[in-house]
Amino acid sequence: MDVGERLQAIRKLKGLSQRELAKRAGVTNSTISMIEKNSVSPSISSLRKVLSGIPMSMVEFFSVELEPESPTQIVYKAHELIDISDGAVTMKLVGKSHPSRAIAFLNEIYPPGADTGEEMLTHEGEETGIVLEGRLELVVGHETFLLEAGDSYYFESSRPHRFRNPFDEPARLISAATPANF
Amino acid sequence: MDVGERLQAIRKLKGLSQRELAKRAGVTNSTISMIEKNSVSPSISSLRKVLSGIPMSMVEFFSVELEPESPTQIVYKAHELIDISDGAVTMKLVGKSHPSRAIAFLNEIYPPGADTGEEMLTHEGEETGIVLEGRLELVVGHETFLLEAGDSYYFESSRPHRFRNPFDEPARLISAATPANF
DNA sequence: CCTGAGTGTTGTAAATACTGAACGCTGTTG
DNA sequence: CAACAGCGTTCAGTATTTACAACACTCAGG
Repeated sequence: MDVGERLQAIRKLKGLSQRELAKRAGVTNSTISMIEKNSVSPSISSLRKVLSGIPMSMVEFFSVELEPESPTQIVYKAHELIDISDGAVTMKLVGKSHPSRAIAFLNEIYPPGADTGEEMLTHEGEETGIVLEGRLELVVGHETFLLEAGDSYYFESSRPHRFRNPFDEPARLISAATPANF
Repeated sequence: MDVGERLQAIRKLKGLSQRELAKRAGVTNSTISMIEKNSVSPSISSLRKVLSGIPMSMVEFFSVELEPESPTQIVYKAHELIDISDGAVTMKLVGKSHPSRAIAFLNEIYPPGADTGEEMLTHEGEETGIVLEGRLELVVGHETFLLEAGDSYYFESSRPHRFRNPFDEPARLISAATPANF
């Protein structure tokens, strides 16, 4: 990932010159020049200063999609879903070839005993889903929930969470998460 | 925004010591120490090196939510889903009470003859979904697709689109769209 | 109590990033 | 053409960050 290229692209998109951005940001134009040429790797504090002149947050800076793209597949037959299974859990992702996918939309099957692991998951974003068949145990923070067919959930992915199927029948789940981390 | 504090919080969440993380990241433990104490502002390249030992992306690092939270409903029984049906199409939304919902996650039923209308839909964002039962016709731009049970789709919502069920049996669909426009 | 392995902190020397003042270039104005 | 104002680049010196090595501390066995 090329910080210099990103900065230059964003700066030009905003119609700023190096000197103009430098002045707004409170750094020198040479700093901008060197960052854009990747002849230095700026410190967090100076990159933040630079971005404040745009203005733009760190998150935005690193998540901006630079180059738009190509014609992509729209409909996926069941067998075309990409399999990103993890351990016992079967997970199939819709929209594999989609550039800059914003949603991770998954068809998941938890066989009896399947578990996302004793260590709780935490990551950015939000996630939601609905159980189609079977039953599933969901732990979020200190709360434990029993999900039955037809039940759904929605929570911030930053809250520690875990999915588990302690029952005898497989559980089938359709889920969506954003941003797409896969 | 406090880089040191974030790093420390994340590192501890992952159960890593400064030395352990340093080794994985290919930096020295003193670097980690000083970053966490905010006695330095690391360069982008070195912060990225550090994060690679977790592993975690820049975007994740800067967007992680450090302090939880508010008590909001997490699990929804089937009858608790909010009904936002539009015409003949039944749509039930997961996560009604969620603050700042990023995903519109819907359980939709298209009875025979149901149609989103002759005028094509266009709006910002992306949408995806999977057909569980029945068959459905999807038009995106100038292309028409036949979706059968198990088939899924993913496209930019800015492309004109339309859903229609010209068949004899109801079609059931789970869909996700972002941003959540409901 | 001592030892060894773990933790985080700190001093110094080497490496890297930043500033300030040049430079060469282009386009505009008188 | 000359003068000017803008552009991005480069260089030398200064400021900051990093590695390496030592330090103090805690905890678990022997």
